[in-house]
Amino acid sequence: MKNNFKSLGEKLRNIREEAGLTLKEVSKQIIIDTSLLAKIERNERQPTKQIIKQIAKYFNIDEMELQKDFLSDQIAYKIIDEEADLSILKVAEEKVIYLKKVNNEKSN
Amino acid sequence: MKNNFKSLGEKLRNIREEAGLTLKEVSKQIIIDTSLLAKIERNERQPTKQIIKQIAKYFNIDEMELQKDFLSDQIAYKIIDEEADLSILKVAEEKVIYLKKVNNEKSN
DNA sequence: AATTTGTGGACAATATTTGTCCACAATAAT
DNA sequence: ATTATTGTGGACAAATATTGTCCACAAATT
Repeated sequence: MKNNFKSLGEKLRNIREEAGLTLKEVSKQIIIDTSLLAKIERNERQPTKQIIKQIAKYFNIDEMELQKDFLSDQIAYKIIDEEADLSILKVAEEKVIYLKKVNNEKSN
Repeated sequence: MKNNFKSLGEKLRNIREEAGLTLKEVSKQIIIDTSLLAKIERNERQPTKQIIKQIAKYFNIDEMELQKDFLSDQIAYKIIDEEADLSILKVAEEKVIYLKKVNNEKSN
């Protein structure tokens, strides 16, 4: 069970620590405030796509995977914030399928 | 298969039309701009919680259910906008479970 | 003890989203 | 056919939410 971290922030922190780097060192390279990077690692700020890109590049990891982690994080936090039931996700899934179908039909 | 509409806007529009009311009539009662209500029904604007509340009250429908529809809509549109895979939802689910567990442990 | 590393909060800067206004198109009523 | 009603769409203002910065401080390391 390697690299199976449960939130984007935790994952990023782990990657950095594995590399034996400090917040200061990384933030300097990525050209963001040290405090901001710290907040991102603590899930207190959401990274922008640009920041994700830079992090992926810097650590030489797959950008798409990170972007996906980012998105699933956002959804997870939304559910938690709203104190919503997990069944919401199933409903959302059905809506995606429906809305995509409707859109396809429109563009034909 | 009754009232099984696929987006919040469509649902709201249907409810209104079933009641034989115009945008103007409803928006006047709910005290929002007619154009805004129209946009909400076309999923071009997201209703606020307050608006959902007023709509639920006005049409005498369950507010919680509407709020849930709202949330699942938001998630669905996020997936579509980002052109993400549906598998993201499964990942999000796992994160919710994990994050809740972690939070519980913290508060003990 | 001094330096480094990370945290936390207040607030400024920026971005996103809602909500308004108005002109217009489509439909229905006279 | 003309007029009135109903809904649409876009530009923009207003409000809200989010990121990002600065700085003081706490915790850990040297």
